[in-house]
Amino acid sequence: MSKILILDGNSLANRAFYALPMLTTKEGKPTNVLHGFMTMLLRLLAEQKPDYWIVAFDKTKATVRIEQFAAYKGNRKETPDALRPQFDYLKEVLAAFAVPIIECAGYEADDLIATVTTKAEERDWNVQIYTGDRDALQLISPKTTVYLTRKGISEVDEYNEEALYAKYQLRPAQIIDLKGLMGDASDNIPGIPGVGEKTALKLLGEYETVENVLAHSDEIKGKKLQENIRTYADQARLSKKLATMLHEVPLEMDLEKFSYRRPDEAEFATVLDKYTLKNVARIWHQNHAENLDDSKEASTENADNQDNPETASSENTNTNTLLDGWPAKELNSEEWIQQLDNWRAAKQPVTLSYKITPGNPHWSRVLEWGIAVQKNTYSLLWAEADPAVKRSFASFLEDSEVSKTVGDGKALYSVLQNEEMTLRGVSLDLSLAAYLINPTRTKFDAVELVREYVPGYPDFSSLTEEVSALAQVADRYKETLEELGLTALLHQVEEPLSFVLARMERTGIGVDAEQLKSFGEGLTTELQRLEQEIYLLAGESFNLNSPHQLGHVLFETLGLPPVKKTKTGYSTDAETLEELKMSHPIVENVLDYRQLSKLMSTYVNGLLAQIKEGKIHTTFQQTVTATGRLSSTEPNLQNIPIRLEQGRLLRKVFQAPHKDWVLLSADYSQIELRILAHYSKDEVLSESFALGQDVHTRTASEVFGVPMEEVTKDMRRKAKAVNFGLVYGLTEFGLSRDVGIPRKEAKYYIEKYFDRYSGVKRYLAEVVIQAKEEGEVRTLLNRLRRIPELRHPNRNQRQFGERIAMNTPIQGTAADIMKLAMLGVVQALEPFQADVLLQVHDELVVQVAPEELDQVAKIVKEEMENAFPLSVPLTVECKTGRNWYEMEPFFTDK
DNA sequence: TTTTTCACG
DNA sequence: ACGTACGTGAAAAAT
Repeated sequence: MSKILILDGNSLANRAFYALPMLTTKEGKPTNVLHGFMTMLLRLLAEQKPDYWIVAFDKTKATVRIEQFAAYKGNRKETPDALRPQFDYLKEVLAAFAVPIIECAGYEADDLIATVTTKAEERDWNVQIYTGDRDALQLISPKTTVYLTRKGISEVDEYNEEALYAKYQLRPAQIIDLKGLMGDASDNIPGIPGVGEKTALKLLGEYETVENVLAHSDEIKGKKLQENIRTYADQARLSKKLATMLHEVPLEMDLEKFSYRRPDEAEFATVLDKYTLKNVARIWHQNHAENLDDSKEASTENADNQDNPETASSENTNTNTLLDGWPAKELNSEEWIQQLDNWRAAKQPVTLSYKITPGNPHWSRVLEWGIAVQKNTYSLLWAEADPAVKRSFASFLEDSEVSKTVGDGKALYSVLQNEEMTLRGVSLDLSLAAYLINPTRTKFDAVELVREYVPGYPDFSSLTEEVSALAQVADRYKETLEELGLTALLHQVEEPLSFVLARMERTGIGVDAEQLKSFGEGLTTELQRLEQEIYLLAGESFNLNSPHQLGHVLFETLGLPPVKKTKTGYSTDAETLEELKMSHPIVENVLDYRQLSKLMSTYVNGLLAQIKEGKIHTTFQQTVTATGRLSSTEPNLQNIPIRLEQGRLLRKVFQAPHKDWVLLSADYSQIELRILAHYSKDEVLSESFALGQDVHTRTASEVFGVPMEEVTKDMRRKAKAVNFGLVYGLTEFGLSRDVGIPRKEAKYYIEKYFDRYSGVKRYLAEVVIQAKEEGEVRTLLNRLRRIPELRHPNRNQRQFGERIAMNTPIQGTAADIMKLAMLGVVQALEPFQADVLLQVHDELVVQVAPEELDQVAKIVKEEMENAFPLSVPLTVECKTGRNWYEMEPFFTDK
């Protein structure tokens, strides 16, 4: 059976353009699309060895569809200047490479692709379509597979009928129904208002087609939804039609012209040179180096290309990225015990996976273990396992001599604590590895971890398949970590910290439920009073919690002047309301109501729901933030009120979980500005810290040109705002808004600041330049964050990238230092009656037996201050009290 | 699910 | 002319 590859030229070129950095020839011609497209093309050639191939392009004339619907693609953006000429360059390169292209005035690439697919299927060929456009999924059939690009173009997801069904529960023909219902903003296909992907899939799951959904609109639940479906029925039918690819483009095409031909070397070399596509040339030559010297290729190939005609591609040096199937062995109880003993004796490295009861791992139980050892896998059903096997397995897990690769060590350790077991010897935590490699990724489940290195959707039908896949990608993670210089950070900081965090979570923090309830009762009374007052002043009652309804009352009924708009209507946030305070007495009441209702819903009710046996156990997320900070969820204990007194009172309910122990809080003073001083080596800023001055007062003194004794409160307030802004990537707008001063004045302060702190100015400029060159920034511990925004065609995005470049090394280094400090503190406190309970970015909360407070405070302070020496001193302030509200300064003597 | 708002460092 | 300070998580409404 012959194989044809169909590439969507426009879609892939667009993807390549936005995915890759701006590359140019020495004359300045943009070439990033050429690089991206040709690299992909050569890879497909080597891996797929097509018999036929074709690249389809749109022709820029009016298309047939515009006649159907005037707005179609109406809001599509103008092609960027750097992209437009590359289409012609690309066609030139393709011609030199003997790759056939098709285009047809009045039709889109989509329609050409559909037409070629139909003809190829008639000949019983195998069809592979490569595009970034999900519309193409409608072409899937037993003979046709669609490959969608994923983040950039270097990786694709394979969709056949099964994969499509697994992901969307749709048949290929239903893709157009999906578009008909949900529309497509990028093509200005309207669909039905209020129907997004979720709703559309639900409807199609029940009614199969657009027509059938419309016919049964009276059965559909949801008043608004039903109404919209009726109102926009015609629009849905039209949208479906627009999404349908045309299979009958009136174009003579002889499929034989699409056959693969080896290019003329000289012609190809000339054009590669013309556009300085060195990398493409290198790949070409590498793939076509004589196969004499590649002796390392010995993979268990299961591809079905026996009847491949002679193609130009020889065996390439790529390693096979497909997963090997490792056998799953069955063991009885005796064999398990024996096997576990053997592995321990041989110190055999293993990969572990597990299935647990659903929900928060804090309370979950283990259902099954999956273990991979030396290309074999084993499954252990935990509930029905023999007690002797369980004991043996527990010893195996806690044997630190046995190296373990795991998907998520913290969650595993958490669950194990429910089983009275522990975990030692974790030598690779794949989630943490993946996080360090890309701290902005969001998914860390096994499928996603494997997918990083295995194209397509790995589909694990058993735990043993999952664990074998994890084991097989582990080495790839190690290589990448090495390449990026992240190995030490992983093994010396993140992995050990994960166990510290798991223990903190398990210890929990004490919360007095009764006190919290009575606090809530007080709030309820006050909230009811405010609510009545507001309705009286408004002359009507409404849902005060609805920004929409509140906006209506304030700006329509009462006629207050609108200040700011959101994309859906009037803005009613605190900043807006502050400005309106003078206009109407209702505004102040609304502000008070907002503040109290926040306390009531998020804190009183939210926390009450989380109390278990007098304690709250948060989850610290270690793979969430882009900068390396931790985050805290279910509940978030890193945003307990403190700034306003009414909220701060809430802290009274937090106490040491251990009876009669007290809380100790230790927080870094100005850690981010100290890091800025360290990085910038600025003389004034460094001196300020070396002398132990109040840094905001010193800044005010410099900016306003007065001695420190003459700095007023207002000057200090403004200088403090400048210092805050610096860390975020100072802007005039931000400073003026925060301090409530005109832009002009903000600009003046910034200029003055940079006059006096020229080292800071130089550093911030340099960090941006370097970030632009390298596309990434690093922290002091080498933590990495890539900043693709710096190369984004949109200027706002680029400026956002610049602020990230200024902020991340600072915020991230602060996070690094705190993590090191936590490891030091926990280790140093081992002999004491004390536990670390919480981390709030620059603060640690510890519980301690009162008689050991002196010693413990001293240790915590010293460990934190000396966690990582900077060119300026780090200082830590300790406070102590019976709860998190009544904290009094605590001085340790040296 | 998305939007708005607001709590923290 | 536009849309801006950096990093988070949760609740409620509207869809």
